[in-house]
Amino acid sequence: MANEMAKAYEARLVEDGIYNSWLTSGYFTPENLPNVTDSTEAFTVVMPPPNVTGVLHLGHALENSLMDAMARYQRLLGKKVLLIPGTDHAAIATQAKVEKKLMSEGVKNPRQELGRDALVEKIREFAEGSKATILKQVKKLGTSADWSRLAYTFDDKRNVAVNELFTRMYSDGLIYRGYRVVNWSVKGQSTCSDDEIETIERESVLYTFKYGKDFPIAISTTRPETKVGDTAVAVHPTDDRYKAFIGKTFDVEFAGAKLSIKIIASEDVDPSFGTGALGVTPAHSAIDFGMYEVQKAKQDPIEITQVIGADGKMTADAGSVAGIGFEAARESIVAWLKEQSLLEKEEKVVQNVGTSDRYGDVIEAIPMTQWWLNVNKMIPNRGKTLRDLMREAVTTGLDGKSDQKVSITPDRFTKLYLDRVENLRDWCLSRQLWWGHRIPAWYRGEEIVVGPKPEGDGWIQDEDTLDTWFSSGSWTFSTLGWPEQTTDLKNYHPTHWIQMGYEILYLWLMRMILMSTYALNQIPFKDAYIHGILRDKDGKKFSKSSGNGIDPIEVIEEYGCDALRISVLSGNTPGNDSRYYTEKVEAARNLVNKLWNISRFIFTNADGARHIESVTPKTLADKWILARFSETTKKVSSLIDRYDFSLAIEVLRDFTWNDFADWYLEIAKIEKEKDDVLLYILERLLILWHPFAPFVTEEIYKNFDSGMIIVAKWPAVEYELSSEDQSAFEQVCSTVIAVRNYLSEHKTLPKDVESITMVNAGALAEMESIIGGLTKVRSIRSSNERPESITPIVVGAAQIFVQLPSVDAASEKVRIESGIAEATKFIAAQESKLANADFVARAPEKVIAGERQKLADLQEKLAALQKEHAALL
RNA sequence: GCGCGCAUAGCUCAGUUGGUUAGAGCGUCACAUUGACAUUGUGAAGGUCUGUGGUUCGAGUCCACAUGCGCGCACCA
Repeated sequence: MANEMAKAYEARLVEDGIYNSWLTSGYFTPENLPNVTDSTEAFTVVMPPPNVTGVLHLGHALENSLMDAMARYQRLLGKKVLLIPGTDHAAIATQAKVEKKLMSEGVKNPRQELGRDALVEKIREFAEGSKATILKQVKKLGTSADWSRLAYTFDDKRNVAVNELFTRMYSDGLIYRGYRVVNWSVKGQSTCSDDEIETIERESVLYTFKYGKDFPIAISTTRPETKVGDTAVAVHPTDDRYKAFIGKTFDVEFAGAKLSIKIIASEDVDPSFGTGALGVTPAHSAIDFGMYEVQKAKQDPIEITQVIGADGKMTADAGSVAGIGFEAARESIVAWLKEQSLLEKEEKVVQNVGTSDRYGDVIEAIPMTQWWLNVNKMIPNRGKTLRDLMREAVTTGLDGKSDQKVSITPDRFTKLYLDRVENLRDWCLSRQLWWGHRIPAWYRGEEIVVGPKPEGDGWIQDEDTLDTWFSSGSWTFSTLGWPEQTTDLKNYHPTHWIQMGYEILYLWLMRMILMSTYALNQIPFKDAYIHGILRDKDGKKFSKSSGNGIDPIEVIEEYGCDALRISVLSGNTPGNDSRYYTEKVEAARNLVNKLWNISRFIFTNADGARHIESVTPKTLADKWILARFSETTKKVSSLIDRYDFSLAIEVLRDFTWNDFADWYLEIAKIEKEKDDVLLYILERLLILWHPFAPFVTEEIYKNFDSGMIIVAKWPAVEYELSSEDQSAFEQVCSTVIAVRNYLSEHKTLPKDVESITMVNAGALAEMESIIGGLTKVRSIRSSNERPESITPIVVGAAQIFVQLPSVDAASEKVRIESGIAEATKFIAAQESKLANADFVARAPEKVIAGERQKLADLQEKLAALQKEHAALL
């Protein structure tokens, strides 16, 4: 068995086989886990469903590493772990992607040329292809997801949930149909929500002009073409320049359009900006539309005139520019203003404009009748609004219940979330797209019915589909069978933990909280871990356009999945971006291989592996390593408990490579008969590594014949080290290091050393053979008599005499003197610290005692060095 | 404009509640090596923790201000 282990770990030869063995075991399904009962604590994680717009990238490798590490850790703790896998139909993103693809293949206008059914079919084909690839990739990443519960945001079950949710919200009066200004993408021919807009900076011209020669007030705008739709001018109510005009209406012919402009007062107008007067275009600005509604409420209405159409062209009401594109219209209007000498000023400004994050074009504000979700309306029988629910969920907990509180890591995102909640506007739900859940609304003449198709003839379903986040918002419970009252829902919801990138905090996290608190009166998850973006080595985002994309599957093929997982998790802290480096993956691969070779060595020596239930330490080194292992177990547990994956890996690496391999395994070669201790630690160390390196640990674990590591038991903390033993072992280590250092300084190989004599060795005396073995010096003894004419190394109270073939007395003097100088410096620092009366009076006893001990040790060392110095002279 | 984050070794980053002479990985330099591992071992060099003030017995850590970089939200008049 032992000699079957290859010299190096070759991930690609074993990973697929291991994943299949997990699938066969059934352990990804929580009900199949050994020893679970109804009362076993559950731990649920939903996978943020990857979009079926394409294949997985490195960011997904980070996501899967995070959530799978968490799931595997919880499983090892004995919990009933459910990780729900799935994919997202990503309505607008996928349709945009397929349309683009079709257009590149020569289909000029896919919607027109193919029609609804054929286009949807094309998108479905594409989506199914991506989905299959994605699911394969998720498996390659080692994700321990329950495939029997695989979900898709656009499958039949999720459609039932979406329709039910929409219908309930409608009958609760939260969803309404309303005529309002929407965000419109001309290119996508659809609305989008406030969250789907990306603002970009661009240069623009701010024009200041008057509507007509007799018009008393000048206004400024960057969008002259919309001014044919102006119906008012707003001024600040206290502005003395314009006060007198408030309430008056001026009729003016502006570029062929007959405008009726009412002067209104609004607190929102900044008197110091431009002319202090604002041309109000209710149809093409959300702010102006707000003024329109305020005026309506005040019973002092202003008109609304739509001058830009959904096709991006000026409407028939646009006067002389009717029918032309808005960009041409702008030029035309500016030319007209110049001709009429109405233009007073032109200045270059930098402005931020919103663009569609999927189609890339500038978003137009256009008034339309759409479906909206009202966040400010009282929910019947709840006495709260959706906004209230979203706020409660992260502050007091729902209805003040602390077990219904979402906590966000890192905490700073809570504040961002809350700011957004307070500024939330009604959510536009309807999209003029074809790929997505069709809105469950039915029309017959004036009648509207929401829900399943009504009885009778002549009902026509709404053409529009739902914002994709409507379905992903219900992900935590739609995947568990809602709206049916399933046992899954009872057992696994609220889910326990979720991870996501900060870029979808508003889009997804917020909506999951909204949906779950509304539909179930439960939070969707208890803990949300927010991670940053994985960037390339130069700190740039991975993207197709920059051509810096890296296929995680290729990395896995070359370095192994475990190496990839470790490399993306180490150095990654909550909420912060991190960089991906090939060197980092190599280092992780080396680490994985180290684990492999440690095992190979132990198995070879122990003649195979066996489970060791408990072990009694025989030597100081045994006591030390067992205690170090216990300490490591404790640390790793608490680090994962607080989502510090990076540090957990560092602690594990440090123990594995430094303590276990470099010290203890080397000692084991000297002390011998350590099979039990080695096997005891190795088996458990593999378990600690399993969440991060599932494949290699499972592969090595096979040797133990203890079943599969995926369902092993997280190690208990069993050993401690007395402080005497601790310092004794530390002294051994410092002695070894000091000797190695000494040899290195004297450019001498250990084999050329005659002997080492330790004088005043104390506890070191018993460790002779270890010190000799670790320094590889062939002869070592402790003695009360110091050898003649050798200057020793001083380690604590002990003097170590290393017999070299030849020694340069002058350099020995320099060595001792620099030692004295260093000790003197630190003693001075210690003394001045302890001489500070305030320090002694106010610092805690423990700190002061520590400082005193430090000083005593230094003084001891200095005395010894000075003695040697005197002897030299 | 409002808000947030980051600034620590050549590079990439750690650094729980303020308490040893500030750490790791990679890289660099020197040395070693036929017994688990060159995907290795040993040793070393390398930092006034962005700056200035403050709080404190004590600050990389807390506070204020400044500088640089990144991001979010508004304002799209």
